[in-house]
Amino acid sequence: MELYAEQGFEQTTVAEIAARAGLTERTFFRHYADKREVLFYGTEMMQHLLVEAVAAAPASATAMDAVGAAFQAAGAMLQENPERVRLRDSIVSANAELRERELIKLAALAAAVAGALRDRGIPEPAASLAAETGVAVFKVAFARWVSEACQPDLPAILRQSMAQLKDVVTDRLASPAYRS
Amino acid sequence: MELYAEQGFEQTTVAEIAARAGLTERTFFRHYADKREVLFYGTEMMQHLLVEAVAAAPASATAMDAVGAAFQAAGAMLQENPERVRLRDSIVSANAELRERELIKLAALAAAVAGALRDRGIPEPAASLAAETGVAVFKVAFARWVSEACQPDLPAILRQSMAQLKDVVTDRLASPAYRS
DNA sequence: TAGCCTGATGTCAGTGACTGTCATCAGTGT
DNA sequence: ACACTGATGACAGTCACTGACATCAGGCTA
Repeated sequence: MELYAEQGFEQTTVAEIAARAGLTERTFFRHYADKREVLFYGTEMMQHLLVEAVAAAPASATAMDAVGAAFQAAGAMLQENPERVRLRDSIVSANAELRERELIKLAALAAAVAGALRDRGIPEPAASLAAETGVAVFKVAFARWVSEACQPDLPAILRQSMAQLKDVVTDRLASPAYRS
Repeated sequence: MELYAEQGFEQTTVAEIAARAGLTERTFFRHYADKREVLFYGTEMMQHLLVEAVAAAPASATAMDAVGAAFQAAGAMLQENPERVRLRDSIVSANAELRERELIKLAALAAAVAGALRDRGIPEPAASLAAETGVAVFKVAFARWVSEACQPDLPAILRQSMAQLKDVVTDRLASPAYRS
């Protein structure tokens, strides 16, 4: 991350990373599938967190309730290190290949959440719809959080975004009140 | 596409593609940014289609109405060549790099749709939420369409999925009726 | 018609990500 | 001591992708 932040992702060679870590290039590739993967180390944990949060939601919760609670938990986790998360985001956002990787990780999260919903008895089209929609809301909320200097809590923005989604979907015309 | 379908994406070298086309490897890269881009030639057209459909929606339409209409139009376009679309999808789905590229193309579509919504006067958080949600629904609907041998029209599945999304989001508990 | 310009292509050399293979070596248990 | 295992180094090789320069066909102008 140091090297990526200093000179950019493309400008950094694996040889440099390996040298900085006191290792061989070959060893780097034994630890990470490719040059990008270094930046996505935490994804597994995030996935576990989401799946467990969906499973832990009260039985009375609807699919979207469970999804909302799960992403709240994920948001709270990210909120713990705002600076680190923002630095990482600035690196990822600056490079197309990294953005691609980020998107497929998010898709994997959505698939995992959909699976967790199915385990709660939510039938299939609904489970995937809820999971994918949850990710969509998360993406928008995260972007706002980052662009607004993390002032409101990420969980707070997530709650707000979830409510806005409900309004947008239920034909209530989006009003200027939704700004910010 | 022939070569990718025959021997797989990874197993196909750019040299082979160039040879089959009677060109040089160098020339290939003058036409396509990279090896994957060949499979995403139609994305620009799709983007125009979506943007124009959003713009063409009646003034009375809500954000989600406009988004729904746009993806209906896109779905209708894909429905014209189901075999070709399915072949392409089987190639893309079989390879992680290609799936990544597909996802970033979808993200670009979402961004374009959000812009079109903003042009309609939809304020920002709502515009992005509607656009991203539209893409989410499209992804789920498309997956179902492909897995179900394209039996129901893609536009029909899209309509149905849109309605299901509404139910899922508005706290109506997803019932087994949503199966299929 | 000769000369010129432009755009597309070929040629070639080079970089860097990633892989397969084998040797080495430290630590661990017997 | 000795075998075994897992992690690492060393090295050669493939392939995607790039930059630089030469070539060449077609069209325009003097």
